[in-house]
Amino acid sequence: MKYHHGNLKEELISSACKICESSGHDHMSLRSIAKEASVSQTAPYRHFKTKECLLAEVSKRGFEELTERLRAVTNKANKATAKDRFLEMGLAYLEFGLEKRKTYDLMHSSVIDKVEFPELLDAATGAFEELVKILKELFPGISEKSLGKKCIKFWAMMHGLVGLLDMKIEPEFDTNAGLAMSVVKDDFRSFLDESLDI
Amino acid sequence: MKYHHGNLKEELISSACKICESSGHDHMSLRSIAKEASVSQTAPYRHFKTKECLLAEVSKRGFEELTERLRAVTNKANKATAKDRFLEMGLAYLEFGLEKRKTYDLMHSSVIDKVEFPELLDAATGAFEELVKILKELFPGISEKSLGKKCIKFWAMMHGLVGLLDMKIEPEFDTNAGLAMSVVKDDFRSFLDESLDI
DNA sequence: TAGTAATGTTAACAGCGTAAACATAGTATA
DNA sequence: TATACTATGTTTACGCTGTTAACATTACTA
Repeated sequence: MKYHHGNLKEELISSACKICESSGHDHMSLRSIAKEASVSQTAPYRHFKTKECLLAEVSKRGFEELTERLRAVTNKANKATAKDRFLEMGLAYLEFGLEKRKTYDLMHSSVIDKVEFPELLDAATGAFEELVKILKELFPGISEKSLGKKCIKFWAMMHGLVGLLDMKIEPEFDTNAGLAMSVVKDDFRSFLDESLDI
Repeated sequence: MKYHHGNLKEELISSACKICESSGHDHMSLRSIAKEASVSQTAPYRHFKTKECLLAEVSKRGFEELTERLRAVTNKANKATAKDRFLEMGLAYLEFGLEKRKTYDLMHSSVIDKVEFPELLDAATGAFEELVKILKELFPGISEKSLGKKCIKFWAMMHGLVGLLDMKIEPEFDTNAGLAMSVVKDDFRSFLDESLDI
């Protein structure tokens, strides 16, 4: 058993990512993470000033993974039309949000004060920019103002859907109407197509 | 100093609402709330089985206030066109989300397992139904399926905007383009008008 | 090789949610 | 009215938490 771990910071972060996704960030303790790395309970303090700093790192990785997934769609430029890629990007966003629901929660939660972690904002902006890219392709020569509106519209819709699809709020439509959510879930692609005046 | 408080449950809830909105639900302790009510630190346990139960109550009140605000718009039937009321409802939703940001966070956070608090889902559904009402007015005779889609589209957009407007993510548009968020903020009404194919 | 910085440990603190045992007050029943 | 019961409060205690301070070990650098 050597005194120095050698790669503790990295291991703490990846442990934190795992625990965050499995149990939720509010059920994650520094001590349990330290224990998982077979290290004393205060060892993390050599690498993170506070617990919040570790959570910020987890959140950042979340945004980075989201960015990667979106970029993978952007990069298919030769294989699909701009519109197809646009729809796919919507799907990719939604999939990330629902697959990594708890991490997604952390990324958008107020436990981390984003003002104190500018690198977090950078990471989030990175994801946003993939979206900007594809909309620019779809609308060559579009004014910056219109582009901005379309971006926000798209992102707000995606972010909102992640929340709603998870919440399972079912309004009382007529009994024979089926559920609003399932309408969307069944064919998200066409829903998205109809929803945005692309 | 009398032994029995008389109205403790209600006072605990309203204290919790205040603390939640000022400090955020994650910085709210049962003990501090008890202290604020000049009562022993375990007294709340006579009224709430766990802390989560108290938080659920706070969340429920949030949904109820949101519902009231939306209903206030719905009820203006004589004074404004359906479309005007629709736009106002969007504004009302957004205002609530931004004014009561921390409470809004709790309402959509995963710390409360909504499956265990069906009355919370009911409260949320109440708000949703105000939205359904106004869309039904706007589209008399619309199919339930189309109505469902429009509802979700509207709500997702609103929910997403609350998150985005608060996050202040600013993509790198051309330098002379101004900021995407301010574009929306400056004239939210026309943004909403353009965004939803009403 | 000596000194210093980086990275680990141990011990201790106050604050937290919660449970158990007990105290008091209000209410229903005989 | 006296008595039992229930609701609602307190005290004490437990284990867990984030965090700090003091100390130990290793790695790096002059």
